[in-house]
Amino acid sequence: MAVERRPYRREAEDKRRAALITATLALVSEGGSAAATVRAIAERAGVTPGLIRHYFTNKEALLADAYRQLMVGMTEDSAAVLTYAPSDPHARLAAFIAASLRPPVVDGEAVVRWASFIQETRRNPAMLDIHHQTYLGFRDHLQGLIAALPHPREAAELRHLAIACNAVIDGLWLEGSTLPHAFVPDELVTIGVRSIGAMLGVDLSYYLLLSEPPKT
Amino acid sequence: MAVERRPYRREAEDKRRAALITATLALVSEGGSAAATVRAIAERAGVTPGLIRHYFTNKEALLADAYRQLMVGMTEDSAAVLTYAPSDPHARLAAFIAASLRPPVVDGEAVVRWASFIQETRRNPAMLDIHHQTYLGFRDHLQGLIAALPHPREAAELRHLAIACNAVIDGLWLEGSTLPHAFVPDELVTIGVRSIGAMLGVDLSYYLLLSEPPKT
DNA sequence: GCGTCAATAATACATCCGGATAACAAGAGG
DNA sequence: CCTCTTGTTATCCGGATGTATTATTGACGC
Repeated sequence: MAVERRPYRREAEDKRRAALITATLALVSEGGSAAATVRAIAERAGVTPGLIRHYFTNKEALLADAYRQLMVGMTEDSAAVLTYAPSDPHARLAAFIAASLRPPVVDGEAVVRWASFIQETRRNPAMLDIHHQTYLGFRDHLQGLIAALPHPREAAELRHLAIACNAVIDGLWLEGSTLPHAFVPDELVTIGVRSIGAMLGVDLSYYLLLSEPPKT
Repeated sequence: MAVERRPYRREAEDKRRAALITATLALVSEGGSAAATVRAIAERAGVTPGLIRHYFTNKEALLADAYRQLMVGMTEDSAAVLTYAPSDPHARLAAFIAASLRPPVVDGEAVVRWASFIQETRRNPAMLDIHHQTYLGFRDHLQGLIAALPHPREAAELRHLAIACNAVIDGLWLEGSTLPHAFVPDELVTIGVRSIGAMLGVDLSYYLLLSEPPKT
């Protein structure tokens, strides 16, 4: 009596790897790092557990790839708002800040994903490297927006301002994501734009309104 | 043939619970939440695994107690400097900011502990409550320091300023803890004091020097 | 159509996990 | 010195975990 074997389709390597990474991130979002077991990932991706070790040397390598994709995607999402933002540098900065402090960037699942992987950066140098690269990527982006303002600044001051503005965004993102009910809608956007404006010596509130997409 | 049984001493409940919590936090610091198994915790605390369920209803309860102790301790570390800080409100605020952006508050292991527990706050309401309480505790502390400045502010503005200053501290703490080599010593303190000063409309740099403990 | 080989499934394994229960003994009270 | 409470250890359980190995089968080249 022949055992009945689960039917399957052969897929391109890219598709399979992407599906496994997507499944990993989804499980981490829902249940933290503990939920991302090889069996759960495989089930979510619609394959059997053994396949994971066919595409990744081990689970750690899968997690590293997932982390990179997560962080690169987050930076791309932040940069996306600038595509259609006004050309005025004040408005562009305000739009960038606002986008970083609203859903979908501010999100409870996002902070769980982020926290899950941050744990790994201490013992895994590759993970720390991903963290470092993506952090600098975001901060450099912000620094570029600050440098575009009509206000001459020295390089050292620019660096300090970028670190500080990045910290404001990170801190507000963190608080809004972990305590969604502690703030009224767009309260963090108001605080973020106002605070960063004060640090830079400009009032961005007007430009925030300017950069808002028209309400339907 | 009698089985040889491990010798032991009876301890007070407080001691045992404290030892188990300490062991839990140490293991989480070193290896993330995955390292804090009941067996590892017991071994670190010098007892056998079964004892954990004698003092805590389950592992989850132990983790909750450990989380509360961790967060309360971090706030106390920041507030401890106020005991011997000058009476000038500017100096007190500067000292509080500086203490929050220096070791032992800024620490790679601390951020691993923090990230490990944050994961739990989404599915465990008790953990979310601890997070909420300790977050508000720290923020209220900061708000009190801001309110003590000789500058009249309305309640709503005070709240916004406290949220913003807290975000600066959180963000810089995060960056300094995860990327210790990305900043020169005390760079984060300088940035934090300068940024928060700008947000509050005061120059705290002078008061930071004033509040510094004498170098040996 | 038909081999052929790699993609995929299936199974096995050693280890670890959190929790339950029962046996034991340490130390206080008499 | 004895007894009793209970803190503590020892043992067991069902299940989950990451990984290694083997068997099968889908799809492509000819």
